[in-house]
Amino acid sequence: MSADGTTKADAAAPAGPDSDGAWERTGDYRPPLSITRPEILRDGSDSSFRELIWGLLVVAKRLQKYPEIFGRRIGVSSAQYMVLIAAAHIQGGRGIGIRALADYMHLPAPHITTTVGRLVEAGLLAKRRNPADGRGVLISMTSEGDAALRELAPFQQQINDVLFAGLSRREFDAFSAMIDAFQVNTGLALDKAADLERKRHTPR
Amino acid sequence: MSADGTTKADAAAPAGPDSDGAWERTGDYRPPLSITRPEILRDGSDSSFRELIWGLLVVAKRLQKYPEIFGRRIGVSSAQYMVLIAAAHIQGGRGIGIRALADYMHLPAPHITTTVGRLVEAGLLAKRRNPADGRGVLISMTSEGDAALRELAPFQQQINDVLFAGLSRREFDAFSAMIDAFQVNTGLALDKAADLERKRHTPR
DNA sequence: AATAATAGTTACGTAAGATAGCTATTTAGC
DNA sequence: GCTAAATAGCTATCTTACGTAACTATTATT
Repeated sequence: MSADGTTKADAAAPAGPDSDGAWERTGDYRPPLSITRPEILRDGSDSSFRELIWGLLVVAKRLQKYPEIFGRRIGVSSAQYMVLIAAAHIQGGRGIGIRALADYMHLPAPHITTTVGRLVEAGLLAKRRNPADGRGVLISMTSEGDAALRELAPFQQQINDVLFAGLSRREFDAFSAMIDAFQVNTGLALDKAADLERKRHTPR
Repeated sequence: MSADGTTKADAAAPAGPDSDGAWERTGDYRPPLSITRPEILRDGSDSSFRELIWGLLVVAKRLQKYPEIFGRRIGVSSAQYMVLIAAAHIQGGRGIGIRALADYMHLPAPHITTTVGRLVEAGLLAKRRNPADGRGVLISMTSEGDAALRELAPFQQQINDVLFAGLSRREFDAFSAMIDAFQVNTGLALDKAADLERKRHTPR
């Protein structure tokens, strides 16, 4: 492709006056509505919905930086950190299998295999054959892994304390309840999307 | 690495009895606390906090599937879809520059360049040199891009309606307010993290 | 004993997103 | 008016996440 500018410029909205400076919206191009529920629309506009979604996406992207930050502190990648703490919390007394870890994390099993492999190499996780089932393995923390989490804790606490600064217990509970409910809805909406896609691709 | 099982198995917690089946936690390994605020802790446990974070991460990962789903419907990737609707909403009357788009989306500018390039190739966006500043370009929707969004809208509306099913206007507003506040806190916590990392790496 | 199901692994492909270094244009200083 | 600095954008490259397909080894089923 050429970088010589001036591609076809058949914009849907007519070009306004050529004032420079800030890009304030001057009511020009309007995409179609993205939602129809009357409880959400205001004066026929979905802007409050879009702003909420945008905020959620910003929060979502930021949240996914924390594992990266915490992981870097102990010398592992974001995904490795997530697997490490997931294993730490559900390993129980004898360890946890790859499949169970994968289900818990909503990630494909091959990911867990390779990521656990790297954590074992790094000495933070231990892996042994499951004595009760020769097909399976049991993943568990090593003392090195435990030491890494303990070294990380003060750093993590300072950050998490900021993350929830100014929240009363009641507000925290309300927030938790809303996220729980929203988690259900995100699942239902994904199911709906899958339904609609299936119907589209198999119309007969 | 070898897949012959039985690596070093010096787990921090002693291995429990070898009962098979479900992996219920039997109070064995306990990672350190991840937060210290008394409003959040319950009986000295951070489990409610961790559960909220886990729920948020689940929601976050799911939310990032929607752009993928909507994009697939009109034949573009997840990132391309995001750039497309961002441009649609902030292009104004004459178009928007790469840098402004990048700032709005909290993404590095080179990404926008390449992604916009593909959308221009696909005919959904138009790109022309900014007549008021020869360094810059102006990105705007094409009629094809507009048609794609209009074709997408009914599908998207059905899904988004499910996403917010059962929510009253009041609840929607409360949710929005909470996310707004939390967005601020996630930013502050990231700043805090950057501070702490800086101090660690330049202790003098 | 033969077959199916399950746990895990390996290999491969796509795509997001970050960084470094570069060119072209505009603005600021002298 | 000329030089230096700032700005807009582009290209190239790298890391990593994450998904799929195909395979082996073990256990469960009939």
